[in-house]
Amino acid sequence: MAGSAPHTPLPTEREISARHGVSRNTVRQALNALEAAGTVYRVQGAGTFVAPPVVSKSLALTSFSEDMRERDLEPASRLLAARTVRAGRRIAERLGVEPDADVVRVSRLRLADGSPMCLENVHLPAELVPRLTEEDLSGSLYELLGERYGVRIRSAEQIVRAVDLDETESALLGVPVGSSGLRVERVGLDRRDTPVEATTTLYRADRYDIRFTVRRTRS
Amino acid sequence: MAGSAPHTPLPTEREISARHGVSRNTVRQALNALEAAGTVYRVQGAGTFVAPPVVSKSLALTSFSEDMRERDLEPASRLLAARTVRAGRRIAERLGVEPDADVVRVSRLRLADGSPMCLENVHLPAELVPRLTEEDLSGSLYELLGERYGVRIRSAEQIVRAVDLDETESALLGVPVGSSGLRVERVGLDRRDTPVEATTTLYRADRYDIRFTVRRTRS
DNA sequence: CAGTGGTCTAGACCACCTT
DNA sequence: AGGTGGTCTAGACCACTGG
Repeated sequence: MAGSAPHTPLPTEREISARHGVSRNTVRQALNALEAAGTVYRVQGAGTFVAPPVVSKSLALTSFSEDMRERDLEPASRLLAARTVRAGRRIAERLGVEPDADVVRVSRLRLADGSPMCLENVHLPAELVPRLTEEDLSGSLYELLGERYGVRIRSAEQIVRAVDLDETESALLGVPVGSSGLRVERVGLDRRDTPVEATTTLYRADRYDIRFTVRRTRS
Repeated sequence: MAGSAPHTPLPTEREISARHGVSRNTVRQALNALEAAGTVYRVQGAGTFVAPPVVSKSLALTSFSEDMRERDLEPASRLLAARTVRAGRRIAERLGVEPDADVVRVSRLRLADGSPMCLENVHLPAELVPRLTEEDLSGSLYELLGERYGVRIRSAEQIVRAVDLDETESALLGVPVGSSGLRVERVGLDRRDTPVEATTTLYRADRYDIRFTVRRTRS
């Protein structure tokens, strides 16, 4: 069951394998997944054990909506702007397109339980998402991209920084001028590791944190 | 070679397997590691390909010294304080000990290329590291823990927040009062997922960022 | 030293992409 | 339809833990 006491040993891999009529390799693959999820830990020569509860799962790529629901907050969205513009040098570099290429920019204020959580600025190559600005942009952009345009984001590179919010940002987020915020720059990649989305998100420092587990890589 | 053009296909798994006289499973395991490191990507039914260069590797647990060297900065350290104190409620909770248990606290100002990068506050259960305060604390604490006490940190849970620096913090870090900083709270775990270290690190926002790759978990 | 997880082999079938 | 990566089987040996 899910609620076993921490450090309780699981049956050995050979036992699970025999009892369920699957090969040991298959058992190992399943245990690998549980280990990556932080559910169990393994000690060579000793066994596999139930892991103590953790505050943070290993970091996965999630949409704002998924992220908020995991925090037991109700996500919502207010569209600020959606139009096609020239990419410019910085966005072009992140998306791997020419600086004078057209990109669609979608700016949204995102709310959690009715009050501001972050400012989100998404850039997409225009040729990838024709007539996106005419779509309903109040919900999940990732879902819209997948269902309407067949664009599926499989991984993302992120850069996290602390910043001082300017006047406009503070006003929109409803915090005092000069407050600090968490800025996340993301480049979303498709299954071929090609950039399809460049997003900058500015979170309120007083409402948001990032939690994750890191492991030592064996040399 | 390391420098093949992005999207160049690798030989098929069966071919690598045959050519090197190893089983296909072994080849797959090696490719899994390369994929996790962001060196290659795979498309089912199509092949394995050289991945485009990335700004960010997948996040691993590193010491300050390793982290700085990866950024081409020279790490250094100034010891501010090292003494044994009562854990207190918050530290006790993070370390999983009693609130009145003894913990060793080591405060250090950490420098990169000679100027302040972050303030680091490490807490360790006192019984785990007898006479730690008498050791040389100017270098890598992780190495000292491993070699002197046999304490090896294998993974860590981290919480990242943006904060406003107070007067003391600003002064030590050499930035204007009211500047924002990046606060990383870490709990280091041993191979049995037992807490052995609680560290709070306060980074200068103007010199530090966190970069990492995230992937979508298949449901 | 017995038993555990870690690695490897040789082979099979499935799911998916491409032509 | 043919070839790719994804998953699985059944069995072997190695590296490590712990009494």
